[in-house]
Amino acid sequence: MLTKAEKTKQFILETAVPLYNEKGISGVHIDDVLAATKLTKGCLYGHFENKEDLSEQVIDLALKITSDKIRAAVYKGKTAKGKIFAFMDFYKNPIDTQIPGGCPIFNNAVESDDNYPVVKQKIARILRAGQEELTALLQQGIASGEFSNELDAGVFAFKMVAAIEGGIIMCRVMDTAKPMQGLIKNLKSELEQYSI
Amino acid sequence: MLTKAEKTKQFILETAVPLYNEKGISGVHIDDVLAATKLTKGCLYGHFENKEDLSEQVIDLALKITSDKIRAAVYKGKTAKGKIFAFMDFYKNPIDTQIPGGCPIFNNAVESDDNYPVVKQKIARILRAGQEELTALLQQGIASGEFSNELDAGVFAFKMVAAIEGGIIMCRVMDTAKPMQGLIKNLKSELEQYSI
DNA sequence: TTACAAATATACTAAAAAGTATATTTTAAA
DNA sequence: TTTAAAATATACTTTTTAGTATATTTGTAA
Repeated sequence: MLTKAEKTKQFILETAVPLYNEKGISGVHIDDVLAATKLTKGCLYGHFENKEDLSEQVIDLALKITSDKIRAAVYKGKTAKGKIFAFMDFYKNPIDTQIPGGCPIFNNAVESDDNYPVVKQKIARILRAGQEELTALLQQGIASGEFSNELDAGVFAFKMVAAIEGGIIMCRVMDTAKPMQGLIKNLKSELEQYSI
Repeated sequence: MLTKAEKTKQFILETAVPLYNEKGISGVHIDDVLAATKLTKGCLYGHFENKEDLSEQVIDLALKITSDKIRAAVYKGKTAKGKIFAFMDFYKNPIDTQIPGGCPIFNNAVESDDNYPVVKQKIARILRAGQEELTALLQQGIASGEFSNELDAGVFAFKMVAAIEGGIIMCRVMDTAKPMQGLIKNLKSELEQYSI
């Protein structure tokens, strides 16, 4: 069982996740977190050394939540194609995202690349791992005869993630989920072309 | 001829453009701009009402610089396909971007969508206009017989921009331009499939 | 139930960031 | 050249944000 302190710390982190995802590291202030949690400074600083410590743990949690959900979604697919389609479908709704504020991977990518090297490396690791897993999945599909070997697994994995994540950002700014539907449909039919 | 004040103001804006593009609105402080320009507060506040005023004008300039360069690049293409290829080639190097720090359209998209409604609407307008122009260009290509009418112009325009911009962000975080080359080559060959 | 340690709240200080009043310098028209 | 207005610099104040010292409350093992 969790102690009171562990519960409080977890509560702070979970409450701060959407704040950070919407406002970014530079945009979130300790007072924002205090207001959202209705806790006080003494309490917060009892659980975190300083803002940097808090930020890092909040981002770690946001990334973990996202990774876990993607993995769970993909896992439901039976075949390679099913899993890739499940991955795409995970991003169907770019307006109401799993964590409010869009995809934390890309949000943090944009903010961190010139400013927060530690966060940048976390994101780089996640993106590289994601690319490897998706590429391997597509290659398994080729090996098992599901896809033609004309399919360039690495290129498709990159294109798919880039297009979906870029699409989320565009849809969010333009306040419409419509283009995302067209994009996913198109990416699926692109992959269908390589189906045997 | 520009007056001294006009030159100074322009100098401040131009110096601040890369700062804002790298650090974001929330990440840039007035002192950063003063340090970069070697000017003083009295001078800066003689040209801008406050930080919000400065930020807005800096972002306007960054967006204008980017739009102008894209337009100039696309203009050089002779045919519809040539123009679209020129658009893609414009984004060849995601590490050393035209303005240091990546693409200001997407950087500002990510930061503004939950926090800066005025900036968000500026970006929305630019993205919508861009989509309309690219779609129209592809449709002209269809009308003129350059492309098959199997090509869904709107979907391809969205997919292309989303993939390229998403790809820039991924490449920047992963510190490699490689995947971008593969992506652009792939998008070109995708369009080639519709070439007659 | 008590007492003591852990958790949290209160009330502060310190630092950073924004903004301003005024002095000084520079520009350019007379 | 002179001089008045414009531009810029200096030296401040204010506000915001981060962080801390200490008091109070709460949970739990004895």
